Amino acid sequence: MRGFLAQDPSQEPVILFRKLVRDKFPKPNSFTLAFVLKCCSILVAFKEGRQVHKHAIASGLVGNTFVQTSLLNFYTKCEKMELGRQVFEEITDKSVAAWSAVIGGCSRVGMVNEAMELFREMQRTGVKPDERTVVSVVSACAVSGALDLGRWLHAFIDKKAIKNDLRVSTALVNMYSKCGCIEKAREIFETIPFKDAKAWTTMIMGFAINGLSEEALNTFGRMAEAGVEPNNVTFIGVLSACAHGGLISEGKKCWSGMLDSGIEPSMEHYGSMVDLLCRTNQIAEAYEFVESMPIAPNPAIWRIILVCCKNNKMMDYVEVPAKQLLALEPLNAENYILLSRLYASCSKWGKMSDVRRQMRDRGIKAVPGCSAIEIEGHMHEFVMGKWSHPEAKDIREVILEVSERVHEFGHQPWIAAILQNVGDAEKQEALWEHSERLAIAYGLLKTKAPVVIRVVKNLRVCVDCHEVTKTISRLYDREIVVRDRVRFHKFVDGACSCRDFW
DNA sequence: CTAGGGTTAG
Repeated sequence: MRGFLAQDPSQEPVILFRKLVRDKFPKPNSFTLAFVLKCCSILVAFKEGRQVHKHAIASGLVGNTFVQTSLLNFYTKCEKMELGRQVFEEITDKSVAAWSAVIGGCSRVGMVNEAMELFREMQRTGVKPDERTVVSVVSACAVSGALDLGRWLHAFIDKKAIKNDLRVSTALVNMYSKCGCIEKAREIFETIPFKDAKAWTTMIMGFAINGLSEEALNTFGRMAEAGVEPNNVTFIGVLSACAHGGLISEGKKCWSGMLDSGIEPSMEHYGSMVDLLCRTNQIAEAYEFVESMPIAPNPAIWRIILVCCKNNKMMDYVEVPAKQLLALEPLNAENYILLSRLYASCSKWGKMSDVRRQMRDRGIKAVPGCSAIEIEGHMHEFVMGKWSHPEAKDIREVILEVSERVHEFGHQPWIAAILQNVGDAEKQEALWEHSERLAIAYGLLKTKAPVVIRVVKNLRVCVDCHEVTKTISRLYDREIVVRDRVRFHKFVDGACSCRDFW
């Protein structure tokens, strides 16, 4: 089993374990279980791992510390946090590995407050974090965009003399990039003496999501000069940098370079390429590219095509993608909303109401927009239209004041962004309940200039929020950084770093 | 003789 684990991921250890159990001889010991559980976590084989857990209970091996940590890691890799926590609570003498595993689990599913709390509790109980622990907790900050916590951890690493090895540095580069501090990310990156493919890729990704496409390409060039082989993920970074920057010929060059180096394009690569063609409005070529793909396009690719049709108010390439999309994902609200807006943009009102009716009949509810802001080391979440925050009353007052000033300034609300069947006044009000505005209002309430207001959002920003945020940055003389699902927007003095291209 | 936790993804 150990031999198979040292090679590419495979089912073999699980198959061997089954045979061992069937033969009833020899009896598996804690080493055996650790190996087979490792295999289950790599494969995310939930059912198989559960069987092993049962076996561990029956054989009494469940009390072994290695078996426990292996089980814990297995559940967190399957994103079964409740089951993982159960195993964790049962461990009497929690090792640094156990703490790291549970913190890493929280981090992967974006539970940053929980990850931080566990990190503090770990130290309270006298267990010293090591490199692997801090990588997990720094990564939690990256996922959620918690810059202050990330900075605190960076200082902690320096102070506690935790070895700033390649992986710790890479995690810090990633954290600063994902928090919009690209210069800090670059600074740390440059101090890494021997950069591996992951470090290079992380830096390239960082430049890409921060809108520095040329820097991403430069870094890719330096990586080649350094003789580090790019991998499939590197190309996702480079291609998405080209897409965000509208760098069409560079993107095509990267694509053929990738094929030359023998990397087989995955769905993500095709997606980036379609994105690149669509952002530069080459819809015909994009559609042709999709038709030539050797694998069946996934919903994300069809959505890119349809967004492009919507932006160009064009019906020529809608039929097949629309049909495919609803066939592949009949329960995803995002698809119905996109199609409805697309038909509206082309004034196909009949088709628009068809889609809306379909959505209603199937009882599909839209995923609400959700934005978070970090205040005093805690992430505060805001959901569109929800006023459940303890300080909701104060936030509402800020919103009222801001909306008045923004409208006085001459802002025309983009009510086309609202689909509901309500009057224009209600539509305007609904816009002011968009989650990022609640988060920004909370930032205005709790912080003062020159503190940057940093917001992380689960969806993309809408046109109206983008305009309003530009205006707020000027009227209130505040720098506002919004990380949306795909990239950063840095608003300073009435303008955005994306130059209105996102 | 062999075992547990780590970073990148449209």
